[in-house]
Amino acid sequence: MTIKGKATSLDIAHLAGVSQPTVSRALRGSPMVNAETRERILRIARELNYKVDKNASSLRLRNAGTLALLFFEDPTNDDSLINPFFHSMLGSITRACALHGQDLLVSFQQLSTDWQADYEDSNKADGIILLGYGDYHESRDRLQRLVEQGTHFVRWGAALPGQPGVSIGSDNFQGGHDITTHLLQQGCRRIAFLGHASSHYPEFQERYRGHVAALQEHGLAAEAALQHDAITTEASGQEACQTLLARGEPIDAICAASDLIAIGAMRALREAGLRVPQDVAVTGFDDIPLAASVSPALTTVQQDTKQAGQLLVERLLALIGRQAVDSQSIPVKLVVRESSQRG
Amino acid sequence: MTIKGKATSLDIAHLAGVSQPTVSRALRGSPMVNAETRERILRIARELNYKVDKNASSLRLRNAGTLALLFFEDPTNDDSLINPFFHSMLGSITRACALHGQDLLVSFQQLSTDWQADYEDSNKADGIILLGYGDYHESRDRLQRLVEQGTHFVRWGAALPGQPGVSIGSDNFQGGHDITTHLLQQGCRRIAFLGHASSHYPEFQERYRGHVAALQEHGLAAEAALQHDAITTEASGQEACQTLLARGEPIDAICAASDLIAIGAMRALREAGLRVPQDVAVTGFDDIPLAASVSPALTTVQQDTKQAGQLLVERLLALIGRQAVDSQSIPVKLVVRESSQRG
DNA sequence: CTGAAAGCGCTTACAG
DNA sequence: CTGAAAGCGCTTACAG
Repeated sequence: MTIKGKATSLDIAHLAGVSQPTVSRALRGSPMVNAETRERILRIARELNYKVDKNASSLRLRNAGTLALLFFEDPTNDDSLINPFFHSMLGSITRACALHGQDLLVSFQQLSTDWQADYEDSNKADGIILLGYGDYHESRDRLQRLVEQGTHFVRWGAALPGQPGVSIGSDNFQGGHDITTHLLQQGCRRIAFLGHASSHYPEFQERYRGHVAALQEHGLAAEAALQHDAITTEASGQEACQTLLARGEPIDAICAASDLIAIGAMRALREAGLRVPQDVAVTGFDDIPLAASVSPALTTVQQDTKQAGQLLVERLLALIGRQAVDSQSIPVKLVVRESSQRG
Repeated sequence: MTIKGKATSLDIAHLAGVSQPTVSRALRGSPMVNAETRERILRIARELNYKVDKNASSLRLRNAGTLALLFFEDPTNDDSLINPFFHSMLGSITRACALHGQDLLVSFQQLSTDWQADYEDSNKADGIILLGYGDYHESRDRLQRLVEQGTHFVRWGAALPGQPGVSIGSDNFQGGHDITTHLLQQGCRRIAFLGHASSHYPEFQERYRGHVAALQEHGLAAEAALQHDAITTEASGQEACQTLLARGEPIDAICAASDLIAIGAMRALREAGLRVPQDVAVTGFDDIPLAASVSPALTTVQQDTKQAGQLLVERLLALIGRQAVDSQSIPVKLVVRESSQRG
């Protein structure tokens, strides 16, 4: 009680009349400690509000009980808000960490600069979760380097064969397929796809491939003129849609690669005096909270962020535990709302 | 290179032909190391991808270079999303931490359970940032305990006299005052206030006090029938508005204590066949991203999250550095959009 | 300018 | 069941 500063296990040892290692054993629940002694030690520890020094114990155990979340943004993204989808991922990752008794270090990165991925090198974290879309080609080398360095990491994103490391991602192909099929069932035939469709953005590319597959199943061919690049921001979606309309290409639906793109596109349609869904049906991807609030409410593909967070954390912990771990894709769910429902 | 596992400062010492302390001095930029020796050491460290072990150095320095963000939610809140306002705070806090070379531990808490505030006790963090609204009376005792334990912490929220610890918050009184004045200038006279107005929710209470002050300046008295409790969710705002309408109280404006409440209220108004702003003007508070996207766009009070994050981090670091630190309130800005503009 | 020594607080073989 | 000893990797007075 009269100890200055924080109590240590040695302080407790003195008060309990035992050696310091015995205190350590008692606190860690070792079975080879006399029950009475243990009780006495635990009581004193509680009275002193003693907490094991994590620096000392991590140093000794070579294990931090901490994971790091590296969130990186595309530098082409405007400074505004982060994709709300990732907020929901952050929430589920935090909860999954708590469930597994892990603490979570969070860091926002710029893709442009070198990733500050040395949390593990400095033993501050046992592994890293990578979150954020960007140019995949740019990040691939870095991922490769992480693998070579033996860094433990999992990333959120398309799980494609031959990728460096472990990826957890939604079944983007299925999502693109299902939502396009839905549009076709609504009678749409001139469906524009807004979003990058190159290997630089594998998630979007997979959604586009699913889109094309669905078209083909209905005997339709994908037209290059109906695909227009966009990144995941409202501004980009709005601009892409304006360009599309300016080209005069006749369309009856927009299949956007993300909800933010879709919402930007709806704004452009409104400005052009077109009604959603009567003149043009619109769909998104992600099911961010905004999707349900927007008017008309947005039909979209829901990603299972809860399962995603759990899988990311569990696989990372398995990796840290030296188990073999595979990439995995997570099923998605079509959510039909007003923006796609025609007569 | 042929060293198994991670390189240590001792490995570098061997390779550089110096003692381990010299390596430590060189890496920390001590001026009393020969320039050539320093260069050699730094080169070798780089080649080995050496990173100082933070557990060892924190243990020795008694300083973790890490802050913890405790985010707590009101248990009465539905499981849905977190108040988007806090996402923006999270972003600015993360950036401020990076700026000050601090790592950030993030943890979501339930108000109901005991705060897991022992990051500092375990020396994992040097101080704590508390973020989240809840019943202030419930948290007050816990804050008091933190102060008694000598925990370094700052909290986001109303900065009121006599509070335990340091608080950084918006000037809620001014915000409530300004937005009400704006409504009055638009000709509104029957203004309902949606949000708690008790000392259990000091931020809302301050907004309400500002609201009342503005009314009085215009020779109007606050009417109890025009205030209705609500917490910061759309659902709560919608319900509060429905109740209000059901009571048949004539109103020409709703001054909501937060954007989410306002958005819920707008939904209730729409369902009741009332037009915003023609029949009822609506205002919010926070300026979350949704506020600008919603239709009609929401007039609101913008909180300066960027400055807030900076202040929270800077004051906490000052506190850790044993400086005297005061609470502070941050100016807010009225943002006029469509939802309040009458003819 | 540099090295030998001590110590941060813990955990775990190793003896008893 | 318990203690004495060693060591995790670093930083910093203390000598030189």
